[in-house]
Amino acid sequence: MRVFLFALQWDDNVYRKRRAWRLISRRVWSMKMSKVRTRFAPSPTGYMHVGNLRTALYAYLTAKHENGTFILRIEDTDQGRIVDGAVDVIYQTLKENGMIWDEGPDVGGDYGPYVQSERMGIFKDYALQLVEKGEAYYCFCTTERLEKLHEEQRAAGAAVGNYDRHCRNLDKEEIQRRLDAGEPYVIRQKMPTEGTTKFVDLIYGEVEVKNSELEDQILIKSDGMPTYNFANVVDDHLMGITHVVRGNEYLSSSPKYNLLYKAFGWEPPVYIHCPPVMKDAHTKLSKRNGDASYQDLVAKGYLKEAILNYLLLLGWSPKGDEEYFTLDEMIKLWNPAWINKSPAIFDIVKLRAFNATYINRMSNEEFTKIARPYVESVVKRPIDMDLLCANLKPRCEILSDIPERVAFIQEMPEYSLELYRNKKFKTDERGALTALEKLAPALDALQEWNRDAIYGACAPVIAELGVKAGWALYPLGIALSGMTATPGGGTDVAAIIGKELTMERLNDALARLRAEL
RNA sequence: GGCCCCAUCGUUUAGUGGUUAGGACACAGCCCUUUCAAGGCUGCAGUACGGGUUCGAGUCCCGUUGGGGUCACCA
Repeated sequence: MRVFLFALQWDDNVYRKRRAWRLISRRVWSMKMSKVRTRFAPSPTGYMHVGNLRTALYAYLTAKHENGTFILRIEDTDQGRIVDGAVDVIYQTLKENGMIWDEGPDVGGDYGPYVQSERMGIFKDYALQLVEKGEAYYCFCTTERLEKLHEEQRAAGAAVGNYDRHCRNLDKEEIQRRLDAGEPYVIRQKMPTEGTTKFVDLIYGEVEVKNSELEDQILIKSDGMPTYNFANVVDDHLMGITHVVRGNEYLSSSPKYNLLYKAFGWEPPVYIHCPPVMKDAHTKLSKRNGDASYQDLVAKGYLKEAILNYLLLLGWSPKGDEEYFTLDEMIKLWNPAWINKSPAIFDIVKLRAFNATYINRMSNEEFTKIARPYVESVVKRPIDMDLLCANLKPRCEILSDIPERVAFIQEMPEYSLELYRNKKFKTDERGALTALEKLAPALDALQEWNRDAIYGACAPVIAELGVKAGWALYPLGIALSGMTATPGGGTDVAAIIGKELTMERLNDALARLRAEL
């Protein structure tokens, strides 16, 4: 009953809209009230795609919203792509984002092993079971014959790749004879040839294909190893996965998966296919195209919380207008039925905005802690780090913005006197000269050197000149930084860089103005 | 090419037959102000197209167009 209730809560309205509600609820009913178990099954390639991370998040949330179990399974059977330390990247990424798995290679569990390469021995027996049930068969066709077949198909303009089911009805004696003779073989699934197969996806609803479209797919390769599709189904079943969360590139092969479950007599999982994360309208986001991975984004100064939060909303949306969530809030709110159907373009500009907000919401202390290394990478002088960081916080969107914003502290940049011209304050080089000439002695006389004291020293000068504060303080900022955008106003900059450097730069600026005007 | 899937502002999304089509980011402007920001307010901007069904369609149906995915002894 509980399961049924959460199904309603998840989907309620969506059911009707998709016209699949009956099927889904029947499916959920027949889950026998089992605890929700989801898995994230990445291959260890050495980095984490943002799309992968999002899939992991969705799988994690789907389990945790129901107090279920989140499982990590490493799919390391991709021959070419094994990278040292790659598994650690997966562990690290998941961990630092708080997505703690309940079962996995390192923590174990009752359904191990959780590394696919260690499971290779178990699949053939399952395939043989299918052969015995008449759901699969031995195929002795050679690669040469298949190639020839494909060539003929090409020549005839037909669909290439469809196996002609040559070995589908070999008689028992012949099979035994060829097996005994040690002929190499594969095991193929016996697909239905007529009718249709449908399955229900939680996101896409009912998906139906004609069985005539389905090939007698290979389950066990001639080296005795399972194909990915077969291993996946068996693993998911053996591990008790109730909800399969994966990319929608699997959508069109899901009927085949379902037929496999059916052939075994197993209960299929709830399918949750997620739309792809795109780089632009035409291409998927991928490391191969040089697109940023999660690691790259972190290295560029994006906060992991901001990345995760942004990813949550890329293809999923909650009911209200709130966009900022902690992981715990995500878990409470999560409803997989609210995942979108259409592809979403990864927008770095919006991520930057999220990042800026996350930075802005930090305490000054927290921010100073993470910003300090970026500051110190370019600034080697003694400065008021706390004041600098307090001013930097609302002014930087990503951490890697910091060096260019503070580089002027270490070394005055080349700058044009035109910077002193400002429409808003109705000032120019001459005005700047006037202001700075008055400001310099006032500052020089100052004993105490902090933001308030500095402003206190400037205020009488401003009053005396009868101008707006900015008229005098804007030029001060330019004189001290050579830039129009600085971490704080003129008095902030002075306080940050200290009296000695302030006076030095002020005098340099005065000398230059006098010389060039 | 066959098959599957998708389609609301530039981007991300809300929308479950009756809404002035809402939010966020971006952009523009204004306010505040000790530069630049941050913050506050306002504005700009969208239902791909064509047919139906209906008193009424962003919402349902069909088609067109556009896009994505998939068709291996890869995973």
